[in-house]
Amino acid sequence: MKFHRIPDETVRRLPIYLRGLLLLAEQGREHVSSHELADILHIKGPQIRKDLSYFGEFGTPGVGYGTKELSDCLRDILNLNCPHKVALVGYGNLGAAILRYSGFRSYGLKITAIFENNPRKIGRIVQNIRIQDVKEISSLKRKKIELAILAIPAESAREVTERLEQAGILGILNFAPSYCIDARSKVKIITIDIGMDLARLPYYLPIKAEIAG
Amino acid sequence: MKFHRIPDETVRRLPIYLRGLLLLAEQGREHVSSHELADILHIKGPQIRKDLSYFGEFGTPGVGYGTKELSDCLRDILNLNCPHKVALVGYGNLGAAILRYSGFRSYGLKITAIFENNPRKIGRIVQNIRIQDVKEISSLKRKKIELAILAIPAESAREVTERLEQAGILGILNFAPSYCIDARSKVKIITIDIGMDLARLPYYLPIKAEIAG
DNA sequence: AGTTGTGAACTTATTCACAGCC
DNA sequence: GGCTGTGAATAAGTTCACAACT
Repeated sequence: MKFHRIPDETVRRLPIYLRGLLLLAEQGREHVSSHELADILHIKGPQIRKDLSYFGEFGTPGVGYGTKELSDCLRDILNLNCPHKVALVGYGNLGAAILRYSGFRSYGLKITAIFENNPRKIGRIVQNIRIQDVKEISSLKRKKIELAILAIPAESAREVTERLEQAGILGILNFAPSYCIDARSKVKIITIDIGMDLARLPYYLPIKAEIAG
Repeated sequence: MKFHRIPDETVRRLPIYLRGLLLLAEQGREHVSSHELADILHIKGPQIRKDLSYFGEFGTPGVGYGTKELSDCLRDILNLNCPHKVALVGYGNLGAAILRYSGFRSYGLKITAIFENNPRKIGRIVQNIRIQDVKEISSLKRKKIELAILAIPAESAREVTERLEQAGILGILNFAPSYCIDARSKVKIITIDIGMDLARLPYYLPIKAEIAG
């Protein structure tokens, strides 16, 4: 295993591998080949092997990968072995949906703080968490929370991001449009832009209007 | 303008350009250069020019692009000029959040049908739409609805996708894990996997556990 | 026989540099 | 002077093919 810069796309796939392996391990499977994992996840076998090869040698020729062993290694690589507290900023429809979404938990990610602008929501307690004023974001520093989910309207995204950086947040999952965020930021920001994803779907519809050349 | 296969990444960026231009047009701007648009959207200028060049020549040297003209062209290219009806499948927390999300509307996309499994929700009326049983998905064919948003648990995703295909749906925005979906499908499927995106964020935290080689 | 790990070939995407136009 | 459109150069990512291992 020589040193290589690790492609972003590889990192993007690692959690997918992890989920597949956890699923298999749950079903009692002890080993899996790259080819079988490929079938399950709709990712090609050589791709999986190459991705893993950037981090080490985890398999046994002729046998495959130990489901338990490899998922442990992936958790190490992804830094998911220690549990992470996550702050949720914005408790509108989307924020509330995210709070109730259980998909994070198996990766050791837990929302433990919520912030809102709306005075009518501040002070309410949801899932045992007291909704705080966004002005109290600076308290995250004390609480050693490093990750945040941004589920707020475009207008306030820039200001809140700056507050989060001030408060020592190091990673943000952002649901606001990406142009709202300061590009010079040191913080790792992953943006999910639901509107943009839906807006490009009609492009692929078979009957398409021709565009004048 | 020679013929080129259009990169997927280019198509992914088109809606971003469109949004930027609509924003500028709203502010009364008549023209914009690729460089200025680049600054706003955090996408490089030459990238924007090349992306657009796959579809035609939309700008004026020395002047830039007409905000109104180019946004019209992009709407044509993306097939967003005629309004599209969208079916929402799954009215849980996420489904409800998506229904209330207004970001689609400016692109002519409107949710006009909702389907659910849960008998307690079927029959309820939300935003003037009557929630129907998923068994009635076949009715979409009559209604000429071609797009769907899938906001349901992993377990039922495969079955529902098959139903949607039967009903003539041609594009799906999918919030279930991608392995749940039949890879051989003819339908264009764009998957948003919130859990996986959050799970890769800790990888980028500066203090990382070393992995044994 | 079956499978991994990986260099090399290939494909896809981005960036540069500049001719040509306003 | 300022800007677009684009071929050529570069970079990034994927796939292949196969030696090495169990």
